[in-house]
Amino acid sequence: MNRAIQEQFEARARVLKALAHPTRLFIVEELSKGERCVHELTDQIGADMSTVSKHLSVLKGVGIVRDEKRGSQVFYSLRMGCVLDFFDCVEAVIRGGDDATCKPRKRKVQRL
Amino acid sequence: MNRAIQEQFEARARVLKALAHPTRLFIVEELSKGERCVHELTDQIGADMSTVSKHLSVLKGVGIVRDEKRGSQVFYSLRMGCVLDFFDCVEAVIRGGDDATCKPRKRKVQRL
DNA sequence: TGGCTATTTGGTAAAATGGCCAAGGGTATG
DNA sequence: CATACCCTTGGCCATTTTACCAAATAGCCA
Repeated sequence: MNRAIQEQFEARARVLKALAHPTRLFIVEELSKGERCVHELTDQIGADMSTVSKHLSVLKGVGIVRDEKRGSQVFYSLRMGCVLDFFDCVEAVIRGGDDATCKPRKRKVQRL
Repeated sequence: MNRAIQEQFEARARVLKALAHPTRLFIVEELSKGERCVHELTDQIGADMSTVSKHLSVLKGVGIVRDEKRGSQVFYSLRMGCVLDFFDCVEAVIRGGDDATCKPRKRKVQRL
């Protein structure tokens, strides 16, 4: 496998890896409803705030979320809403249905 | 976070985690062109066959691929082609473009 | 300034992951 | 039957990931 191709798959894997954690998936879903500060997310998740902060930094690292500091709080929002489209397919995989059970949700392309 | 919800995000994470590896992404892309036996994939990947076999077993474990033994060979094929849809969005994330740069590919829902 | 809230960063221990080698079980072939 | 091939599994080690605590940083307000 040639080097450039290899690098491309590694880049893809980095993005998927960033999503491949229950807490981070929860964060993505939550942010799809609107921006949230670290404190709010921490309350819902019930882990240490430092843990949540690190999860957010992983998502930010690959460009899935964006942060904005306002006052003493940092608000996170979804930058790539397209990742939400994964969920229908993922659910279909979980159900073990065939490919046809994966109906893409109607997505309005929205600037977040 | 309630227990059932928690479990749902864990299930989703298991599927994404199965995809979150360069070699496994390569396998998925390769299988999208048609079934392949372990030997063929091993040649292309250039790793030990046992390593490739384990990657295939991870993909099979979550239901993304299917295996079929014929003679002394085992042929793997893509069971959930919908995962291919992820790639456009993932590429958009890599490019760092905004959401709109993620154009869903025209996908024909095909029974594999 | 001092104290309080909000968040990130560093350290560390436990668990999970990934890769290779070796061994084992089928299957074809001579 | 013996041998060669195809594939999977188990063992082992190195690396990565994750979570918590503690400490550091930054903004707010009295």
